[in-house]
Amino acid sequence: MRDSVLAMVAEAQTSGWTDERVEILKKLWMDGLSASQIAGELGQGVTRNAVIGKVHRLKLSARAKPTNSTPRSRPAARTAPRRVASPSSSGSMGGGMAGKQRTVSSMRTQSVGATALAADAEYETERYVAPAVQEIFIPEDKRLSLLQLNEETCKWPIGDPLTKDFYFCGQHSDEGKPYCEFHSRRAYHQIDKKRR
DNA sequence: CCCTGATTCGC
DNA sequence: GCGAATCAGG
Repeated sequence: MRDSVLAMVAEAQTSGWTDERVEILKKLWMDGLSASQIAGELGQGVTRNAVIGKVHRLKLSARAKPTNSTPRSRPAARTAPRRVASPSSSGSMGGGMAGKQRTVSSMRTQSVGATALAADAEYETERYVAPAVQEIFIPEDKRLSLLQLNEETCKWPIGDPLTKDFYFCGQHSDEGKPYCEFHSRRAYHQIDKKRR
């Protein structure tokens, strides 16, 4: 009997959300920190998904919703078997899925580094910044006009469309991708959202 | 590619 | 209740 008690005590903090942790979670979440940041703050054993899951269970998803009733697109009840408990020897892997295991460390690394930056009690008018995109030089013989674009050319616009200096990158782009590797990253990724 | 939160469902 | 896997959007 003694053993069971010891076991309970020892295992009490394995993966349980204590009141303390929940409080931290609430505070940070309400403070505007992202799930990954909160996860990194809580500890190595907590993942981003864990945080999000807990947040939802606590009925906390509304962080900044003053008087806005946004129903959030509800994809309805999607019944797609994402994971089967019984392997049942299915030899075919499907081909479409690229088997890739994501490492937790990658997320953790960047999460820990960026802490405490939720201070945004100021409203700054977003101003259109000049497209500082010309970090790459395209030789004239490589420049393409609109009509010269095809499935394999980078469609990143360069210059002012109203000027004759306007042209498209035109470098080779991978199949299915609208931009070349260089511009592909600039399309999205982390657009500096910190200024001033 | 990176990131974000949202959702589902086996455990 | 928990959270990994997955989805969907930027």
